[in-house]
Amino acid sequence: MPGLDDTDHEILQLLLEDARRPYSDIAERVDLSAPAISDRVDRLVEMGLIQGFTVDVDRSLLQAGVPVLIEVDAKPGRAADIAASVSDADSVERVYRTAGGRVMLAATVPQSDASELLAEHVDLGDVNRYEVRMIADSEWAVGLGGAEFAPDCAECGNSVDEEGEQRTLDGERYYFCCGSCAERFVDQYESLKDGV
Amino acid sequence: MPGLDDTDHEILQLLLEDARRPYSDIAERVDLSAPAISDRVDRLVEMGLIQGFTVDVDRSLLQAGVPVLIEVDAKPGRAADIAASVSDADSVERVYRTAGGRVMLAATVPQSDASELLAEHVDLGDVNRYEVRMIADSEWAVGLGGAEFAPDCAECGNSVDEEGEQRTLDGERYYFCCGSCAERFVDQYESLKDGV
DNA sequence: ATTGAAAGAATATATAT
DNA sequence: ATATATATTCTTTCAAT
Repeated sequence: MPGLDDTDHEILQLLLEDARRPYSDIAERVDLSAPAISDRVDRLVEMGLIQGFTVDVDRSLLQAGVPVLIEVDAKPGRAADIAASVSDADSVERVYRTAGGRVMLAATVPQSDASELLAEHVDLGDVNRYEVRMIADSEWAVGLGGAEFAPDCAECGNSVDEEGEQRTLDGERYYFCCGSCAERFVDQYESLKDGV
Repeated sequence: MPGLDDTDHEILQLLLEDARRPYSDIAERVDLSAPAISDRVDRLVEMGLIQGFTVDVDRSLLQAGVPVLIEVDAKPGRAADIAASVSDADSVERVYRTAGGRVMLAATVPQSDASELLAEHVDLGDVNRYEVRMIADSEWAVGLGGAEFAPDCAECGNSVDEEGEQRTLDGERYYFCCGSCAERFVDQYESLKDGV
């Protein structure tokens, strides 16, 4: 199990601040060569820590309206469907599905008309109740702190330490707390796949 | 007031998918030259539509624990402070402050112990009540849809159309629905600044 | 917005620590 | 295993149109 050293943290932090920063610039700041940065970034992507490079779009400029947080209390078993269908809406920026059958959306809706957004994208028969609140302010963390690389075991959910293992299945990387969890997971994964 | 054409939309969409994609690659896809892409991206940044280039970090791999949504019901007037102080916590990924004195956090906390996170970063005397819910699934929109560039007037809040105006104050760009709103805003801005 | 030239950055390979 | 130096390739930027 590869951990993260201080340099990895610095690289991550620098990329969080500006993902188009040249590797040579990063290299200089962390006292390494550009190829070394390239290798490390590749590794961070491989590890699944960097999920992608993206652009921070101010959606409030794109969609006339006010930013709101909508909390949807779904009927039993309907939350996943609601989360999936609502995320197709152009005005929806982020979707969280939580335990207890609730779905929280951050969206920008015209003159605080959230009901229309829901009516268009979800079956209101699936909804018990919903609540809309205007967002006054939102921000996202650009800091990482001294966080450790600490994935959860894909099989049992325990945290993975130095003795952990990893497997790559269909391009996705999975982490495990021990060899037996890894094997159990892989077996299950493959039998599921054979079934298809 | 400059609008967005289809090409701008495509560029934005391509950058959302991969912000490190070379401009030459984008150029090919939208049938333009690389320098043209560079100019347009610069304009999108100037407009404030692109707020920055960043990296999508899987924080659940960095912080041992489970992802949760924490809803904090703040005492009157304390929400802004809570939002500010809590966003310093390493485990907090996103903070929304909504009308009605509530703060919603997306965070990753060790063995669903959210109270510790709050206790460490906010004065619990400021809090009426809070609720923690495990996040089962979360995703963010990578699509833009056919959204129009539709900023709200910085002065009156109405939507800004073709006849709108824009001013740049201390490097920040502001949009207005009409000239008088722009003037009022600038006057107020400057008198506030003089006061300091 | 394009072209073409020049500067600059990323990667592959071989090599050294 | 991990970093480096160099060479090659690919990108971006700048000027002129």
